[in-house]
Amino acid sequence: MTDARRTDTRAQIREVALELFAERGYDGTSLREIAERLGISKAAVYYHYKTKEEIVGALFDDFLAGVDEIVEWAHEKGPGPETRAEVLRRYQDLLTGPSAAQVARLMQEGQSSLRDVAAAKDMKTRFFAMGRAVTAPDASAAEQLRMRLAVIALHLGAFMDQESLPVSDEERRTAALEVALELART
Amino acid sequence: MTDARRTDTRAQIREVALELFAERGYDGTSLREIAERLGISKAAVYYHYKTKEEIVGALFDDFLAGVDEIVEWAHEKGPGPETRAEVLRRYQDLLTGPSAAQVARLMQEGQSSLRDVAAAKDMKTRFFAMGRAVTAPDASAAEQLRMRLAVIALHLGAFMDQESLPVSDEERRTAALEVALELART
DNA sequence: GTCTATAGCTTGATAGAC
DNA sequence: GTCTATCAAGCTATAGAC
Repeated sequence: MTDARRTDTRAQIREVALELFAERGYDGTSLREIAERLGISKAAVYYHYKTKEEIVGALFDDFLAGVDEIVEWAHEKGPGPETRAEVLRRYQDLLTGPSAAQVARLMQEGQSSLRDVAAAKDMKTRFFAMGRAVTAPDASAAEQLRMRLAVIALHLGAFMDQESLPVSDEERRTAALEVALELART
Repeated sequence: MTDARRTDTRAQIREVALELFAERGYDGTSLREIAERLGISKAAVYYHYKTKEEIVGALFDDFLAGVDEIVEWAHEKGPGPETRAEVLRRYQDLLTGPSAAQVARLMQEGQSSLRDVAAAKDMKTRFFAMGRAVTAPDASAAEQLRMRLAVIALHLGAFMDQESLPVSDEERRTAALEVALELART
């Protein structure tokens, strides 16, 4: 196959953009930086994506579809502790995907800089839906908060850095799931 | 007292800046917006604060001092579940201060946009210190993660919006402390 | 202490050649 | 598909009048 080296620019743009967005934030990353790191010009980037927002939108899309699957499953199963536990396990699987951890990082700390990015609003909606699907309609504030924290626990397990929690990636993920499941028990 | 209306510009700048930073992020807020909302010029803002970073630094200072007090107390007491619980109670008290919740919001989602703001690094250091002070040196990853999540729980209790958790402010704070203390128990 | 004016730079995005 | 050149708009920050 002559196209072993076939990594088209479009994909490379997404790759580099995600890396920079996760690291320096959406606002903190310019198209110039993305282009520079790829050794192409800004205009070349604009050939592949009409706007900066379209890039981040593309980044969210796969992840969004994954969350949707989980929410759908949860809806069929109905609320309860077992549903919560299984949702969290599946969500951690989703986070284990190649670039999902970086997407999670971008989401987690980007509520302000992504405030007028349409895809980010969609994401927020999905997480609401996930919360509602796994807790009873009359759930207490503490119950709802626990589920939300469980999700954050998994996020931290996925992207927290060595400095903040000096253990192996594997160990960190395991601990995150453990704590998340504790939170989902009640 | 003729100076009942004495709220000097410097303080007003801090007030408005915090409001906007918390709402739209640090990068997402320009000095023009701050000046405009105060009915003064950008140059007037620069008279009071040399740089934008100095403003956010001033915002962090009071809060930082509050955290320092807590860390110092925790250090004297030594690690353990009771220390963790009391630290969290004191931290929530700190968060109940007039503008502390907004500072917390700014910190929470600003790791990327504040990446080269010196005061933010100081803050991160303090939170590390707090974690180390309340958990044993050989604490498991899960234990460390629980303490970190407990702090986040209090943050969410302080600034989460009505839409995300539709209960009263009082109820939300109470629930947050409840969950935080659960996390600190083990 | 606040203003106007402006320097100097970066940004997101476009036009048009190759 | 990528380039150079350019745009208008926005930014932080400064100079100097009042």
